Amino acid sequence: MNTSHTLPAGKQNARSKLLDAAIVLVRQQGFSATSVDELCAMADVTKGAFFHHFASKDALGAAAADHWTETSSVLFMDADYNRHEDPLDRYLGYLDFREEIATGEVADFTCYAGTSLQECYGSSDAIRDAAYQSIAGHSERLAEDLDQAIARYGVPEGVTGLSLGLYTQAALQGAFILAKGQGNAAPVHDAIVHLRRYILLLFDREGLTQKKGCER
Amino acid sequence: MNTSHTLPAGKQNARSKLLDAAIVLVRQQGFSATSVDELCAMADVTKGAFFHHFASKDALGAAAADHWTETSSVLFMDADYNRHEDPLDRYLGYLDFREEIATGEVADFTCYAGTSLQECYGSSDAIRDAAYQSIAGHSERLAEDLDQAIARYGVPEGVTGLSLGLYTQAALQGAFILAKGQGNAAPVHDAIVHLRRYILLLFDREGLTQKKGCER
DNA sequence: GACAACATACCGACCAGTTGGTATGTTGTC
DNA sequence: GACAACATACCAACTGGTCGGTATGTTGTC
Repeated sequence: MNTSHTLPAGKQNARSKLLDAAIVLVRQQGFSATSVDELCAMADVTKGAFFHHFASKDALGAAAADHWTETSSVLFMDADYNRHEDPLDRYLGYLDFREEIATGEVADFTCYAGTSLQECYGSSDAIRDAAYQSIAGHSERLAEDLDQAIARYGVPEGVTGLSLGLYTQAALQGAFILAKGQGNAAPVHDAIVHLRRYILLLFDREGLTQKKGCER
Repeated sequence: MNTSHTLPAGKQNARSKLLDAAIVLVRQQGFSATSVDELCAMADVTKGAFFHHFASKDALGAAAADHWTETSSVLFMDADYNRHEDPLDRYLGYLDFREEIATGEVADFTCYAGTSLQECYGSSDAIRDAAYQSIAGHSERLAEDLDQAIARYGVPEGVTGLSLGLYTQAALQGAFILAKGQGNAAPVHDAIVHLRRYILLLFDREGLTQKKGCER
């Protein structure tokens, strides 16, 4: 990673402005439908600057996936739910948090990684790998809490933290697609209700009807 | 050229060849990345034929979503699992069937509707509506079995057949995205294992460790 | 001969990427 | 600390090719 060079430190440089623009535009329009000119216009940089920082449009798409990984990593790392002592509470708090941030415009709460992975998996290895790594890495951090919860409370044979983490991401990514069809976040909230209920049933917790679950 | 002597409804005309080509190419490359020329080449028709049958590329995308709805509707309607007397068995059979057909190349088992909905929701109302209707309609038919199962066996407060049907589709659509990242169908199989376990727990059936569940 | 179902030829807009350049650091040497 | 040598960051103009779409011609069928 060569992100931190010699920047004036006060202003945002062309590279990071382009990455931010990519996150916004690709979530709105998709990767192919977003032109380099459009990206430059939103970032307020020239085309020359674009190709100075990125070898190709694909290279920007992959770099933006890494950028997405970093920013969302910070977002979730700093969130309050991590302060729960109980690992199961941390997972349930994660679901609550995801529900909270799923508001407003669809393009503002959907996932850059999921969108570009869906669209570019066949045409760009770099984008596919970076986007999948974003989702897989996120699942792995979820899996840590889930494995601790499994160790503490037990769970039916064959259930692993990583499998549950990936399944959680799958349900959320699919809910984002439904949200795009409906034009609102309702499918995301519905999916999280089901995910929460699944986890509570799996861990044999009967907080079934309450929304927050596990308040101890 | 080919068998265009017999147009009257019996042979494959340009329109349906283009629809078939769209299903294949859009699943491989996405909608924007697939050009009209490419579609015509695969369908072995000319550009004039394309714009004779479709007012625009978007119109083809929407028509292909309807075409997808029809073909997949037939696929699932004719499948054996519908012959189960028990509605819960029909749902579980549906999951088994989805697992069975998730093999081979990723582009061959993923969903045209989910792919184009994810990509085109912001740029084409016609594609968005047709693609969402494809998924929502499929969920509604699932919901019929689930509502019957709920009526027969009961389920925790607030759980509806439609909500479960949509959640099932969300989990599958998300699993398709993960499959595109991994390059194989493993995430689809994993997601179905979790879906099956959720349903069995929800309906208080302890067929937890068996794969098929509910064999009666 | 009317009409649907194509085919051919072509258009202007837009596309990703290139070019040749400037302005502003940074670094090593004396 | 002066200065050459080099590196980085960015710019405006341009290019060759591709895009979705159109205008018009041809052909088989009723």
